[in-house]
Amino acid sequence: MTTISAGPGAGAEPTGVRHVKRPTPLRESVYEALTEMIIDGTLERGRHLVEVELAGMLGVSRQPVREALQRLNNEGWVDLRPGFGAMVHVPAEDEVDQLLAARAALESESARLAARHATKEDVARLRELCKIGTTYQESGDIDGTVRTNAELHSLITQMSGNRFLVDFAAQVDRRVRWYYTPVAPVRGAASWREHNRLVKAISEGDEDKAAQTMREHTEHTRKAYHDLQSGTPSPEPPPEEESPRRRRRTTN
Amino acid sequence: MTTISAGPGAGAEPTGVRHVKRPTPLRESVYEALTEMIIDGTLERGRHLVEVELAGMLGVSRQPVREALQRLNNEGWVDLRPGFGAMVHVPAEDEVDQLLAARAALESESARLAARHATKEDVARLRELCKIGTTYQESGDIDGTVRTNAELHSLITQMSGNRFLVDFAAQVDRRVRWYYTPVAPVRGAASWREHNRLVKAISEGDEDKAAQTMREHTEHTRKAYHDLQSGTPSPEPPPEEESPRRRRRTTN
DNA sequence: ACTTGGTAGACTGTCTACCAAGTGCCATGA
DNA sequence: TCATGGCACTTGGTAGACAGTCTACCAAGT
Repeated sequence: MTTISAGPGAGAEPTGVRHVKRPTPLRESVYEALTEMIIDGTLERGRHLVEVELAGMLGVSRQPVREALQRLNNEGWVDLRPGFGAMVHVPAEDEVDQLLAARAALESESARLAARHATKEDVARLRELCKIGTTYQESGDIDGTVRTNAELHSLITQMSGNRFLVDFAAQVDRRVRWYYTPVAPVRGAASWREHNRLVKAISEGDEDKAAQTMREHTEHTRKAYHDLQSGTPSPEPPPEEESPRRRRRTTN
Repeated sequence: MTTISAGPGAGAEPTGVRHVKRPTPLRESVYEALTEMIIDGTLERGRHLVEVELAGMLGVSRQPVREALQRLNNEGWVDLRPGFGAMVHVPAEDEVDQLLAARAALESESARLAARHATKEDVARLRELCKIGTTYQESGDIDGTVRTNAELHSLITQMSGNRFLVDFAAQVDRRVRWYYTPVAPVRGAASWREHNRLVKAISEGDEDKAAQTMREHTEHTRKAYHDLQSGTPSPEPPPEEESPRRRRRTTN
């Protein structure tokens, strides 16, 4: 997230300058709460969000809610219509494609830099995450799988040491996590085999291979999503934005 | 001093939905005003921004200022410290490097997609910008050069057709424009020769070449910045980063 | 001289109340 | 059936208040 490490001076202290517990602003908590509610489907796509309603729901006043909504708007989670309110964003047809294309660029570069800077501990942690993810995947725990997937990607970007890549990729990944859940079971095992190859490339410090593997990995994900949506004759008719109340979210 | 004017957006809207006279929210105008003031140095790096002060300065109330400041914080223009306020961000030593590395990834991919989707009109506009930029550069108009440079890069990302790349690259480019100005005169002519090669690759639809050229271009910029900072004893007296322990604040 | 403790001022974070203007919806009427 | 007018709702923005916190400064103690 936003880093406060000032120290423009020559000698920034890399060793633990651990700041003690700083009380989080309410708007931050509201922001977190809302994204979580959007991701887990509590706030369905297209739903009209009213400030006072959310404020009451969360036990705060309008102000923090407004500020959180504006941030959500800036990051594309909701669409703010002046004078009417916020609607939970409804992803466009090609949006996932674009999102994953952006992710490919960001994370491929991250993987390259991660391979360049990887430490022993990093690699160990990567291997651990791969193992955990594979276990989740085999046991059919979709939620755990998606979460671990996000953690793995997040760690790799952090290993790049580039705060901009970290920030952007974090935003993208969070969005992907939102859209991606229905795809996860389809990708399944293949995804984690690719993760393993990726980690191997990073551990060997092979930058090109890491970047390439990450790009292919994301590309496969993109294709999987595409196939799922067009290819599979799923009995699901295109969501005609009708009666969002009809049925509850299927569990996937 | 500076007053918010509901001024005409400098943004060119090529074609499409023309929203009839949508009065821009104040927070938006405030945001624009503040970024501009940060870029042109009216608000110096490290300066403490006080909400009521800015509010008075811009002729609005605290709320729009707060909202603008929070957005500026999210995008890295200022650092918001809880309970204290906002300080204009002071770029760290390695920050420009990281910024340009991120730009390389984003714009290289954009250039690839731009080459894929380029239309005749796009290419014509690109050529025009190259010409304008070169003219500015030769006439020594730094500000115009930097602005045209930004426009060219912006157009290329827009040609990618990927809204995420557009968004991220826009953020990065604006930051680059902030840091970059002192570098512009050094890069000079070489930069625009590279632009020409880049446009050529795009016009030929050569994706790989476009991506590669863009990457090298950004890389050269990065190197130029680096050299300028370490090698050349620039006539710029370093802001010294003197600790404010002694004196509170200069007059103003 | 150096640390400790206290004090005062400044600023943010949040809440409340209020008003103007814009938006969507619905009933009315042709 | 379809346009019109009106109404309720929601945001955008303003003002004021208050607690908590951060900073600087000063005084007393060691």
